[in-house]
Amino acid sequence: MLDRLRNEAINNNSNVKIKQAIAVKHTITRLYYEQTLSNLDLGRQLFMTPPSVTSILNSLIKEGIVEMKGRGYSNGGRKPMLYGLVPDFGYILSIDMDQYYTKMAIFNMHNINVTPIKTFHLRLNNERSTFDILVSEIHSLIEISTIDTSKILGIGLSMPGFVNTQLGVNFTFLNFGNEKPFRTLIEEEFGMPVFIENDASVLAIAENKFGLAKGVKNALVLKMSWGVGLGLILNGHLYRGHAGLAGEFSHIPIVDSEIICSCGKQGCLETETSALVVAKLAKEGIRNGKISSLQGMVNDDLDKIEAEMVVKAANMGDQYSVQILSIIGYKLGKGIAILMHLFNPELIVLGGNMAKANQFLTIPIQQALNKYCIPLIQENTRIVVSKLDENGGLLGAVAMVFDNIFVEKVK
Amino acid sequence: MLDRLRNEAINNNSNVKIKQAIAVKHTITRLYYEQTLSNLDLGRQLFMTPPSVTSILNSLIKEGIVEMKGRGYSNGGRKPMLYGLVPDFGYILSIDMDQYYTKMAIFNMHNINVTPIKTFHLRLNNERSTFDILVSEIHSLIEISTIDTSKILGIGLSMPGFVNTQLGVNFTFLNFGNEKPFRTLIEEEFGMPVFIENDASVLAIAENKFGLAKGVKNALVLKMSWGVGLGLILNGHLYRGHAGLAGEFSHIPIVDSEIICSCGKQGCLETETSALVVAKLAKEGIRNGKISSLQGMVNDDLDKIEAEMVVKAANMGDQYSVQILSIIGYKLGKGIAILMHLFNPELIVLGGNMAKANQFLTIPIQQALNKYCIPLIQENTRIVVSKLDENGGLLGAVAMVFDNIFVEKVK
DNA sequence: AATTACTTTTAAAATTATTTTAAAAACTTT
DNA sequence: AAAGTTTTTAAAATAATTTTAAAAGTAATT
Repeated sequence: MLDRLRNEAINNNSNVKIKQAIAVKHTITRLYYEQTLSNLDLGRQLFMTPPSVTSILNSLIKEGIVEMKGRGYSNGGRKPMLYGLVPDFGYILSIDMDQYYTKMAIFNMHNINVTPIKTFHLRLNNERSTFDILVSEIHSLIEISTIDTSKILGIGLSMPGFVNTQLGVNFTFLNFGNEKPFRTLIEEEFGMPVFIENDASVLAIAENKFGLAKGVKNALVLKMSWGVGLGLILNGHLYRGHAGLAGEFSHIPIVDSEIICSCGKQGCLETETSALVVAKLAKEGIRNGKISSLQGMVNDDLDKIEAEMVVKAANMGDQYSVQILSIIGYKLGKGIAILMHLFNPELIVLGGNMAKANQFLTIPIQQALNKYCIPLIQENTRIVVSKLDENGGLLGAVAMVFDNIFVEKVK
Repeated sequence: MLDRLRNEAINNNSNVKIKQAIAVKHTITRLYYEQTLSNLDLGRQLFMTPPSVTSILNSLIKEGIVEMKGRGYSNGGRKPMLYGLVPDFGYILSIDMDQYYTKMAIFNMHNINVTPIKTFHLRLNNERSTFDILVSEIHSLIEISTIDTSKILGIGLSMPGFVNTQLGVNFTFLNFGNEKPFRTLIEEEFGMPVFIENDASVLAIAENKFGLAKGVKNALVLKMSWGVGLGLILNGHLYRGHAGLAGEFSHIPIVDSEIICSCGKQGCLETETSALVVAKLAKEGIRNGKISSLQGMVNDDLDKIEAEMVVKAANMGDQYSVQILSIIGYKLGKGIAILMHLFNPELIVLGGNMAKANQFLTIPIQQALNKYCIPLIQENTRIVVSKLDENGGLLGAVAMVFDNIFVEKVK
């Protein structure tokens, strides 16, 4: 069964078998996302009668994929039997990379990590040695987990950069010329399906499945860290665009300045709103005589100032830090106004490590929206700060793998 | 059958009946969009075996919905029987409104108008009398068509303004306070389903079904006329946003100027790129001494200059008009660069009456993209000028009604 | 504590739908 | 004209789903 699902060999089978396979996948998916469901619950969701659901559940129980989870609530009548996934019928290996650090862990079908979350320094670039380190770290993670490779459903990789999920290529990082796509290299190394996705998109998946945007049809998720990434949930699905490059919010040309962006262009939003800019503004300001508790935090070695410190200082009452965040927030708000006019989302989730600035960003953002947004559009959109912790990316990558195997395939 | 489809009373029926109904709708939809298909073609598209398709087709033939259309091509073997919709099994009444003129006609199931296309002056506003005129014009159209009301599947309305399709409300026009939504008023008047949609979205549907964006998964359609409307086809479907307000490209804040936009804000793209601005620039320039053949076209009565004349003059070689369009195009291009970064579309279609400016707009747009767009994104997007004629809106509204009845319901 | 009413679950029968099989029909190519 | 293809249909076989009815389990009521 597992092999069948993993290799997806439903090729020249009959239509009926395809439909049955779909029903089975639906069942597993519902149980994965809602933990436990009764026979009737499943029937309602999948348009099946109780006997049909029973037959699917029984075969899944026989195969060790589903188990009974005790009885649920009833308001007068027999209590329904609840069914759930057997937590270790399969595992997903999740990897969350940023420019400097990589995190990874193996998760079971209850979304619980069965290995510790392993973090290590890894500078993302296009060198083969970086790839080799990544591979050996994955190998060692699998080894210490003592999980049989055949039980790992797939590997999910969240990465910054221009990622084309379908091709399995990251054009920005770990791109070694014209040979096989990055994803294929990993797939051949480990003999299991691999899915890569842009980090902001993964965060959007995480919010849409487990966070504040759970079940929301149209949501934008901003990942505010080195740059500003944008993940899009539109019509209930992740939106990737034609070549997987949608959501390049960081580089929309809306700034009137001479600064050249890392992408080579002028006028990118990123030149005025990223974490790098926060740190830069703080350094410059203090050098020009501004008073701030940041000085003390770095023992007057201003080069050590980082954006996260500014956020921390603001949260501790440092007025100059508040002021910097306010400037950044207002500029970001102007960018968000553009997003709201184009996407008219129900919800915007602010995520990434800069989101800890909370009201120091949200208030100036709202001020900018008051100025730049058509009221009718503004009224229809809520802006919230993510409640997912720093492992949101890992969770999102897990869900991404699950969806690729059980819901809708990209590749 | 028709009544069943129109009233969609598939409520407490069994799952099997629902699935059958879906197969029937799918069949009708494929025949609608592809004119004729063989038994095997349909089977391939709908995952059904020949006997299953036969039984559906036979019942549809018996009900007068489908008919045989002769035999198709075969490269060695029996020629397949082609099936198509009976053109007059149902009709759709389509209305395309802009700020000043309204067009309407009744179309059969082959997308051919069975009445002449009727155009009349109607200034869009929020007065009840405007509504009354619209209603009486629809009545008279139905009357001269001599079509039985029960054979009209529905009415499709394309309108400028902030349209919420689900609620059936246009917040900008024909909005009479707190009573019933506009759509309901029309529905009650004519006793048939009514669907309203923003004009740019309708144009996007038209391009996606019949135009250059046919079958394209991710396409943006710009309607360049009084303002600049944006219709979005994302993941193969029209994207409306949470409250139906997505695509407000006209009012994104990216301009540094003091001009107050019609929406009340400053800095809207519309203040620098709409047809109104084209006319304004032309008038101002000529008053300040620019030489142009436009002067002759209006007998020196500069107030009569309209954007369409500038386009015409440019097409006839007038250098000043070319220059104006070039300025507008470049600014529009900067806005399009933003769209490309956010949506990463496969295709951008330039439509609306200003699209006749063709290369006078596309060349400066490309210049702007060269400057403002990340090459990787630019490489993946084609920009083309619409080939639909001035009745594209009517066609789009027809397809919108069809899709609402046979494919996916919005309301 | 027993009864009633209600919900969930299962098993068997009945129904219905789909696929398979095989043959016939229609056509092209050799 | 014969051989080979493709489409189409009809009948038989198979498989799935629903219906029906009964059983099991629980809460509320008497």
